[in-house]
Amino acid sequence: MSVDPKILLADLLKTALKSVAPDCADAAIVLERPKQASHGDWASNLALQLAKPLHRNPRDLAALLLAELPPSPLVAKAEVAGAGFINFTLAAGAKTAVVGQVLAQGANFGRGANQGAKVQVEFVSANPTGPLHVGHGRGAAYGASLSAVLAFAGFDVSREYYVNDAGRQMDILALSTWLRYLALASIEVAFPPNAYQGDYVIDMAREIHGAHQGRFAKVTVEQVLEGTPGLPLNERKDDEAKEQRELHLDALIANAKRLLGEDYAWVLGFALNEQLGDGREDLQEFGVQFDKWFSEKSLFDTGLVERAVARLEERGHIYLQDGAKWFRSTAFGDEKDRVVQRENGLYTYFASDIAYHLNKYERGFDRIIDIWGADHHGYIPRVKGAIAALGLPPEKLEVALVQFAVLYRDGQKTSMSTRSGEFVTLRELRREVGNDACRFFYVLRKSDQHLDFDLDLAKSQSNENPVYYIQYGHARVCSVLAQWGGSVADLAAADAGRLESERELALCARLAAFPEIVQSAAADYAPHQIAFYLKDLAGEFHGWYNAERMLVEDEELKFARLALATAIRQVLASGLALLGVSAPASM
RNA sequence: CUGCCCGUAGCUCAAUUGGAUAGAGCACCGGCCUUCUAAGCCGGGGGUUGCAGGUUCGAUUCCUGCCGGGCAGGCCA
Repeated sequence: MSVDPKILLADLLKTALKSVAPDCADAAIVLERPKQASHGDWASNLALQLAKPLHRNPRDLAALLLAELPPSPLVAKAEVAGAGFINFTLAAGAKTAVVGQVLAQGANFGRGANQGAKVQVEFVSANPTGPLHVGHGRGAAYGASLSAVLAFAGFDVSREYYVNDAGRQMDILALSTWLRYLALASIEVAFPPNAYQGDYVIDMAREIHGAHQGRFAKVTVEQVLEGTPGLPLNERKDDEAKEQRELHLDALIANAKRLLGEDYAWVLGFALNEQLGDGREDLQEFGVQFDKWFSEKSLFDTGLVERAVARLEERGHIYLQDGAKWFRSTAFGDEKDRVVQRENGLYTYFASDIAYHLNKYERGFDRIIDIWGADHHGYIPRVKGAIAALGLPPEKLEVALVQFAVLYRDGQKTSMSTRSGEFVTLRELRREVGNDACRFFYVLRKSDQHLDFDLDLAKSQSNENPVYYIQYGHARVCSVLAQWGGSVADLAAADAGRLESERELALCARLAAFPEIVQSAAADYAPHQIAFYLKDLAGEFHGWYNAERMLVEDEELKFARLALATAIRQVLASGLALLGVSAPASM
């Protein structure tokens, strides 16, 4: 088993530090991989950090440290550079050892030691009121990749989807479906503009009309519209008109419940199952899986919502005003207090969310990660406030915000709205771009950055698409190995010491960095770091591939190069797997 | 109006969390296929990191103020 050079160097520096400045012996020793090759394999800014407290010139201090540095066979060179950096160049053998490690560990190379911490990642959690659109797609890709990275880094990860199966949106979906059904039965009621317009609602209505129409009692247009305030003209966009449309919708829902009786729950359940099933299938095809689908409705059924509010009440954080129950979130840093139970007795969405988070804490996770759309950022203080008010540690909850993905078609923004039905669905995007490119594109930038998704570029047989660049590297290694015809298992015996060129040593250093990248991506919740790493690794591989032949006469050298190529293939495959992208053997 | 996020090459984005000469891809220009896949490689041009100050050995990164863009401010979810 070889020594981790980073740990070794830190030890050497510590020893030197003890003798140069015993008072500062406990200073943190930071080692980083320099961007520039001429700066060696590892660099420390220790002298720069200590220059001030010790009142010494940083370069002199670095020279002193260097003089006291114990020798090591793994270090080929150590020198003072720049303002006072200490740069280390490793012996070639210390660099090439990674090849053997990768081959020995296979898919486990880069896997972090078990951290012994349970982490829950909740993501997507879209209302099951229609197909997933491209915005959900980004949350799905990010959440899935982040979960994979965390799991690989050594956490015990639980992936969860919160199903909003309670509340008004579900009623609107049920109503929309029923109205479409009535239209098929020649009962023509004007379809409200604020109901769900999408064709998928008509599809559900068709299915009901074809298979279940016998079960409903006959109704008339007058009965459906009874007591509704009527609809304002479509042109009117003022608040009053909007308000009236909502009232109209609520009246229709009330009528639907009355006229359908027990069948209302059946229609709602039918629509919910259809949409949830559709979303589940969509995500499955996208390579996104969940360990648990958590029902919002269950929070009410088990009385947890009441219990959560009662607990806040007991702790003195609830007051009554205008007939409603308010949570005093201003006492916890929110900008205003929030209603948890309305004047009409119904709990708000916020109330069930408090209950949901109480439940998360009761399940004993060490860390809870919520992935939300960036438009929810104002929601964070009240949720954290509620957690604190419940007497729970709010720092266990971390919210990762995902900015919206903006689609561009013909250089124009494409507008999205579930209700108007004009959105581009995730399924449509996947079909046009392909799952691999889709997953990769989504995580190619930091989650909190806006994502411009150029449809035309992504759709245009995508030579520009970086995912192919990485996959191509993987396929190339497969191709060479196939032509060689030998057994990969035999490569474990290769003498990696035969790798001597600058490109080969750089590739070894790149491979050795993979475990660090995994840890960094996990710590920062930034799977894009994996994507960028893979681009760099693939780039260096392609350069090497074009510069050198692997299948050379010299058997020993051939084995060494094939071993390196196989190690590269392994890390490319491992990294792509974390991103949910396939690693094809041929392209 | 208030709060949060963002501003880096023509375009889309990185930059090891305060490090050394700010890097990639696309686009543009010039080379490389009778030898392991040209979805590739090699070379070239391109920057006052929005502006102005401040903090220090050192700032794209931290602080302040402007300018510009996005989002949020429901007894909706």
